Amino acid sequence: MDTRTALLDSAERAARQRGFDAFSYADLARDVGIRKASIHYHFPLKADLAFGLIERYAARISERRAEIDREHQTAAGKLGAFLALYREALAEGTQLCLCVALSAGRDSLSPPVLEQLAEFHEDSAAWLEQVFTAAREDRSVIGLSDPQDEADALLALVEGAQLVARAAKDVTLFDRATAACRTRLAPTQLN
Amino acid sequence: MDTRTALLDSAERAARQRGFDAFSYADLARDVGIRKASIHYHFPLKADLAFGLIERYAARISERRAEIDREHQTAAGKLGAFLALYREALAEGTQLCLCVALSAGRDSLSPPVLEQLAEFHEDSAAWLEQVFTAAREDRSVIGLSDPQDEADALLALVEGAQLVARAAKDVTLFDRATAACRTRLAPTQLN
DNA sequence: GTCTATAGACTGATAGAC
DNA sequence: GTCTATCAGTCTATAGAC
Repeated sequence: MDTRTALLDSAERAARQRGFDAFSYADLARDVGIRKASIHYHFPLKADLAFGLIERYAARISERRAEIDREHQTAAGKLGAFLALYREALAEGTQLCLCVALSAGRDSLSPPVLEQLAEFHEDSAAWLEQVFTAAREDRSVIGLSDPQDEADALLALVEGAQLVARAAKDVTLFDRATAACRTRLAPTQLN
Repeated sequence: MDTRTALLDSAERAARQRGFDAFSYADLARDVGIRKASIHYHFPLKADLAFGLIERYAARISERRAEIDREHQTAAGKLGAFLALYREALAEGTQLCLCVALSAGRDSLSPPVLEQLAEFHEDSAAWLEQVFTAAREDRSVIGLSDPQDEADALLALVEGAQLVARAAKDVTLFDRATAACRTRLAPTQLN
């Protein structure tokens, strides 16, 4: 595999497990099997690494959302898949999604990275709002309120659920925290 | 004021704004107006400082919950006050509550601190579960599902809402994320 | 592209005077 | 209790050989 990709993979794992500031080039070097000075060839500054991380992540998730749109017709189906995406990112309760991980330690991030992070967040919220708006039509979600409020609430819920589940090292906390939400989705559209 | 208290105040502010690992004894010393070596007299290890922080915080919040129980009779009133507590902790979108802040960087915390943090979280969940159970009787909250699920969901929601609101430096995101939740509370009991 | 070697800054923590 | 002085360890980042 490409060294750059190996570095991104290792850095993403570390950032999601322990935080972006909690791993060093020394950790990365050990993990990938090169010397730490060599990392600077691929990512001169650690800020470049952060940017590479969020850039790749945003592209990946954007693709996943398109996939969900293709595979699910109803709003309930899409929301179920969205929840599954965040649940899946938790692994066995050891990792946050990159977005939550970077948001948590945002004080040390460079402006371009913060910008990308904000943009990613807005994209997620906009997509969800659109899904909730569609839910008004297809009636696949019960108890609907304002689509924008619903979108912000669901995003906060999954991010918070990841946080508490990892804190307790217990994935089932994520499931309990999202249980009431899932019962609002029309049962035939859960997958 | 007591030096120890001044140190705890400064450390709490820093931890909630930037994370526990993102401030140093040097920062604290500058802020409080003593030399950094002197801090070690009050908190020999930084782990001792973390413990002092969470200990004081747990006691404070426990007292606040008792206050809420005294001042509000209905479940809806208590939940509204609970939401206000987390909203208030956000300040102007610059600070997380200490619980979220420490949870986010939990990898560097000592076992005793992790234990206290877990205990605090369980206490919060237990209190909420009790309130949601009471809501079944007084019917002040609409659309109730399982009390434990509701408790876990609300805790995840407020923690996630804090995270996204601070990330965007926009307190109103917290309000939007919790709007749908607030409409479930009987309107006469909002305060 | 990867290496050795090193710079320069900062970290938490300690010893010992006052 | 607070100070000065210092330690050993870490961090990101750079210079320059191969």
